[in-house]
Amino acid sequence: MHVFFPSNSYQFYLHFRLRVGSNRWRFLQQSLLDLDKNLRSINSRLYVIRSDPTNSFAKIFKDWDVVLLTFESDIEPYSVKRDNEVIKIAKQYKVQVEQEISHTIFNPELVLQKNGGSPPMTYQKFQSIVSSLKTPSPVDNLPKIPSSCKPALDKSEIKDGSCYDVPSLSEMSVDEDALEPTKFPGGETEALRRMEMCLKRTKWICDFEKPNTSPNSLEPSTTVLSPYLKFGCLSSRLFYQRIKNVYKSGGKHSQPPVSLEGQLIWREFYYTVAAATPNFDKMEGNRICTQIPWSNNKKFLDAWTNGQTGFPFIDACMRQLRKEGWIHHLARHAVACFLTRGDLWCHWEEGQKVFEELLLDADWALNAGNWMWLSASAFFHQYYRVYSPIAFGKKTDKEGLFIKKYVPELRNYPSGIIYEPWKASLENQKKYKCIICR
DNA sequence: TGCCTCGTTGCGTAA
DNA sequence: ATTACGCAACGAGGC
Repeated sequence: MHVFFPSNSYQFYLHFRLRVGSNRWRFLQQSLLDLDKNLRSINSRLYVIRSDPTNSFAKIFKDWDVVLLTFESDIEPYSVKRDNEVIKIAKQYKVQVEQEISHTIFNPELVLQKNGGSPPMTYQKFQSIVSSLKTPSPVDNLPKIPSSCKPALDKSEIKDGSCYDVPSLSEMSVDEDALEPTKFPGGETEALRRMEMCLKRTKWICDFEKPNTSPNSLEPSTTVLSPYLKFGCLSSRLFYQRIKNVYKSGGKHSQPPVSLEGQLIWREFYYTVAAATPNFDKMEGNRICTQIPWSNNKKFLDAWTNGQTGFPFIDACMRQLRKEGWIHHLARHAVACFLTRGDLWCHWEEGQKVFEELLLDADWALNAGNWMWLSASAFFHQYYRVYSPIAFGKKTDKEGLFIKKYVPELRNYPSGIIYEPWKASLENQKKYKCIICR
């Protein structure tokens, strides 16, 4: 029997909540339901084991007569430790183990090797390394499992009486009623639908330049495929190949780092550096991270976390994040700069924790890497280039419609002053039905 | 994968 | 009528 544990993508342990907000639990649950549905269409199903890996594997190997265990390699220290423990158990039970690289386009270890053992620390350098590598193709669709190998699908067929169904949200202690309606449903089906929708817009794909997309449009100005890449609903290799195909048909197109292809390369870049850098998600003990005496101001951190800083653009971004689980990449830049080097001088690790909880696409390597970038701790060092919490949003939303949507108490403020409402006279503040306190 | 200032330009308006 | 002025839009360069 062949047991498939998608390790990187579907870590689900009831007792081990990590920093996962309700939105992401829901996204995961929807993704699992969709995976189960798709597996059933090829005569299989998903078995969700409600325990932690180190305790459950010994029992599974024995009870299920497992001979082969395959799983996707991961670089996150938590996962590496877990996988090594499972491999040890597999050896005890004489189960053959195969690890595959499939979460990233390139194998981080191979890139490191090509660069003489150390990670390329700039995007350009990284690009030149991977340009000499063969681009792995995505896997073909899985064939139907022959009926002779069909696993037990229904409860009645499962001998030990255990429940292997995808848990409901309430079983995962998620209060569904407290959540907003699903804006980005989890699962491969939705991922592919969304990708196809984006790929149809040939000109948009070819002209894509990340710095020219809007952080504060009312509907996302980018693909929002990141949550699907993170959870393995969408293969980075498939998306990469499909973008390249659009380039072939569309002629002239933008280039990395700003192009759409370039966005996927950024992901590869962070994965590779993260794989080779101990304590990548911390300042201390992290050899690439500038050591900065951040202050420990709980009041500032709480205000930022809850979208209560008093800067409407910053608060709108943070409230969108909490509500919907996604904000634009440049909005992440603005709020991260604001929390750290720009204004509040709070530790980037605190921001990292908040993003980890709230983002549907929270990804260990990308989250840490980008927080170091934005706090000017690594990769980027021009600390005096600061995003203005007032001017930055104005460039793409002069009217302040984004602010009115997510900070509705300011909806009566005129566009000329909505980015800095404290400039309104007290008389006008009363007229606009929102008094600004200091 | 900035912001700010300043200089230039072009347009509308009013004396 | 011609001209002076204000202002917005834009781009370059310094920080």
